Amino acid sequence: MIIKVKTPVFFDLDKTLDCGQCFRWSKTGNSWSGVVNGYQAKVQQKSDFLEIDSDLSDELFWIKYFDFDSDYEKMIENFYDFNPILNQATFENKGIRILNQDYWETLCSFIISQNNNIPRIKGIISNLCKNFGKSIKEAYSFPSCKSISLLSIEDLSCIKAGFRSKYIMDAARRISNFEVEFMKLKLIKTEDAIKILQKIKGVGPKVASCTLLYGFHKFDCFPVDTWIRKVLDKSFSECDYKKIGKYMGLAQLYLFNWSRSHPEYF
DNA sequence: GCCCAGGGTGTTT
DNA sequence: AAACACCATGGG
Repeated sequence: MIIKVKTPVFFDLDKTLDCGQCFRWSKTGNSWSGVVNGYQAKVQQKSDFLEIDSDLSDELFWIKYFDFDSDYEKMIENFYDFNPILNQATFENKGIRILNQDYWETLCSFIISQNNNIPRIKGIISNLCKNFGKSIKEAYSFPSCKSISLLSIEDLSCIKAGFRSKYIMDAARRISNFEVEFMKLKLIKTEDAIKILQKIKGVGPKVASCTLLYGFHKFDCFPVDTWIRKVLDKSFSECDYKKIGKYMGLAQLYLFNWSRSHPEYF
């Protein structure tokens, strides 16, 4: 079933799906294919709307998924005056929306992301879905936390995640037995949520922050990875980024993409 | 062959 | 608390 969803003024589908926040979308021709909440979807950006071909045909779901209801102009209003680099990063990347992705998929994805590169992260996640997800038409769903928790580490060797496999298992087990109260994280302060997530082996401040920012929509997280580290070292005084305010996570995503697209600066 | 990738853990100073 | 080796794997 094909539906049309009206898009906000500043929205760039290409940037949104290729900015490092998600790993299961791929572009062929003009359209993006992916799997969201167990449903296949093909999405194309038109003049002022998205054309979405999916069995998941609830318009409100997609408005939420692409975060079209949030007021990005208000969130970024102080980005332009903060710092010349953030100014440029915002100007070039303001078409990005922070998606509302599945909590568990986001946590797993960013556990896999550690000390890894984006093409390989996508490959490992693809292996995980092919081997342990449910078959849906020509694709596979993301395996549930429960189903992973019932596996052994040897079972996961086929996904080629290396040393990260034991971290995925630890996350699945601690969440399944409620040692980590995953669903509560949405309701509590970011600072506390980061501490709880770090009870999982292989989850440190960066993976926890990415999970909360890209999964739980906590915009006051500011994950510091190798790319952001370079930006901070060159263009910010230490911890200055905290003054950006409660939407600093959005600034972080702009800066991350700016640093990747401007190697000449470093 | 080497270096690095959206880091984190465990051990040693 | 700061520095360091180590972790698996594959792309550049």
